[in-house]
Amino acid sequence: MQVTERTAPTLDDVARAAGVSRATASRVINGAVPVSRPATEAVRKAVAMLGYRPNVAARALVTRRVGAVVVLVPETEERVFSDPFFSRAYHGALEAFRHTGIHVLLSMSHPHDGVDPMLAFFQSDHADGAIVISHHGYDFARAVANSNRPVVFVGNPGVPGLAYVDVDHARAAATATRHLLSRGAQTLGTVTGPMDMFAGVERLRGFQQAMAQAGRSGHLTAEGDFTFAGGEAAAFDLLSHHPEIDGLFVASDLMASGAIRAAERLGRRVPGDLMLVGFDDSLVATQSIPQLTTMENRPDLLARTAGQMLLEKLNGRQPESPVILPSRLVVRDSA
Amino acid sequence: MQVTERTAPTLDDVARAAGVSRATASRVINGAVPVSRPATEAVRKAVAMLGYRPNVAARALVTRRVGAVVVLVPETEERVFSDPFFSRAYHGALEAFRHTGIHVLLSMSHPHDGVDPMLAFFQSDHADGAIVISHHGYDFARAVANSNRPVVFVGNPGVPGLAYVDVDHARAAATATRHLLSRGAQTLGTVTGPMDMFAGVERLRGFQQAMAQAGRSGHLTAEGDFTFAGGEAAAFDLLSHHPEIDGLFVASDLMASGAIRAAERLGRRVPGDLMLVGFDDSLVATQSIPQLTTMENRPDLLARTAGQMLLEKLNGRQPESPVILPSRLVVRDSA
DNA sequence: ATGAAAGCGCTAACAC
DNA sequence: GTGTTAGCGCTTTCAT
Repeated sequence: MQVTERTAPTLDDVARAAGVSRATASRVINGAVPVSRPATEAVRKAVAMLGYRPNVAARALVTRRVGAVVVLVPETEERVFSDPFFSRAYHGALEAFRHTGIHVLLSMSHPHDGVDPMLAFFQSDHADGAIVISHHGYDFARAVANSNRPVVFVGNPGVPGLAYVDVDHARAAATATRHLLSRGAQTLGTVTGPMDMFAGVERLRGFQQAMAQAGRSGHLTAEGDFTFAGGEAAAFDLLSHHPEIDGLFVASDLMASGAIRAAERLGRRVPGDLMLVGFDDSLVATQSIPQLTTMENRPDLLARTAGQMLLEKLNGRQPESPVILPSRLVVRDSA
Repeated sequence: MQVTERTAPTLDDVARAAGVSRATASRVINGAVPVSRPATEAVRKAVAMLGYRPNVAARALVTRRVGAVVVLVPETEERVFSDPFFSRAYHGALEAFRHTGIHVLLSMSHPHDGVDPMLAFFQSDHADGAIVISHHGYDFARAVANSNRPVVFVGNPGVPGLAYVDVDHARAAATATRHLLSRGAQTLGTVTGPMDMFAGVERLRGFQQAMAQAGRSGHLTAEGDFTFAGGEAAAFDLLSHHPEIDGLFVASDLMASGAIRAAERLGRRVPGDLMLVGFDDSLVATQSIPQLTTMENRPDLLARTAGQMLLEKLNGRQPESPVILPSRLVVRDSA
């Protein structure tokens, strides 16, 4: 009674079974190079019979390709799982690599360990390239970019020379602002995102630009942090000090929904006493009461585009960068 | 002006720079084997100076270890991201591998492509082992188990011989049932999970067992599907036909919260007219009104335990299996 | 179109 | 404690 060796079949086994050389077997398996019909069929048959699977480590050693890319999200898994932005983005990344045979891994940071393990993973040749989805973290962006592997960012990483995809925050904010004006709002204010984030700064800039163009002043601002609570607090503050405000551009839907609560606490009705435009067109936009008029923001499209760019880079081409996606106004009930 | 070669430094470069052999350099880098102080320091210095990083492909080729495990979730990414069970489980898996130097990847299925890419990924040596989190899918369990790599399941996979971690569904259900009885409920019913799922069947069994032990009949049952809507429908049906029911064991919190709605529609108050015990102690348990009395279920613990078992397997040991975790009653307002 | 042979970067006997 | 050597399984020139 002999113990069956449980060693996986190698390319050598396949070649032998097919009666060809290892080189020919390799050619059949990888396509591309022309191989004669009989040889091709013999190899295919041998592969099927032996249940052969190429050893990716051996292959990677020579091709320097592992056949996988990674979506790096320098946020704790708790945030990644709770914020729909990331899941939608991951979905988009997946789309970009469908039918390419390239796996799309997902890596987020551990609450205690921070981003180091993510970096280590990426720098250790586990992936051929990365899509980084981050709203902040310049250091991380730099570190990732230094890996000498192709990387594309979703959202302006704030580091010159890096490829990225983003929406035109300023333009979108201006559109939102003009919508409020066209609806007859007399005094506009804005609840901004954090001023240390690109998106926060740009959305404010767009608001102020549109106001200036309309001959108005855009000085009524309060800084939020993109959370519900932060939005509520900022809006409450702004509206308390400036009860004359009848139109508010809020730089995210979540904050806008907090702003609705603030307005309620101050006895003001939306949109009757106060018109509101949010940003993101996320789920809360349709869940809040009233439903939010907002600027569309498509994380799936952003990530899909980033994926396509990454694919180009992997193929040795240099995609245009940055790619700036348009954002359209979605009119609902809040303005 | 010469172009700087951008080839990553190899172990050879390190060895040369340190004035030792490649083998010694390797020993220093991997620890374990004793190396003299001077040699150790020379190598460390060389590594730092050159920015050397081991090539995982080359290493994997000889060690047959890639330094990563994968959490396989045969559900669409949409479900994975929206159901807190999975995020909590992933968190637990991460915990198990902290400080081991082993990366924990996450792989879910694409809505269009199904589970094949996941399988392909795992079977192609991208990971040394897997934790499978699935509530169903015997075929998938079999396929994964056939990969000849260590695998541990979270939840009984229903295939004999496979290692898994689970809660004692029947025991927990019995505890829930006895709680209802001890609170004075006279006529008990249960809304079950799907009968093609292990958890569904077992929780029903526990209910009936406890009823039998108390000399009661456990025939008042209605099958749900673990969703809110399914729970509401099943409860509505059961309560309409059997208005005498004053105690209900509902096999998941989500369904229990649906059952509350059903009770409301029938003009019955919880817990006044109807006592309710759920299962999972998930977020909805505290969000529903009234808050749910429920059986604890800890996906993070399940996955962490599975991770520890996987780690043992990777180290050549055979962990006890199955591991059945206890579940305790969490008393809140619904019973 | 095909085979022989070199070598990717690393670890693990094995000798000393 | 250290160096030498032999591969791990694969792709890829280079001949033919």
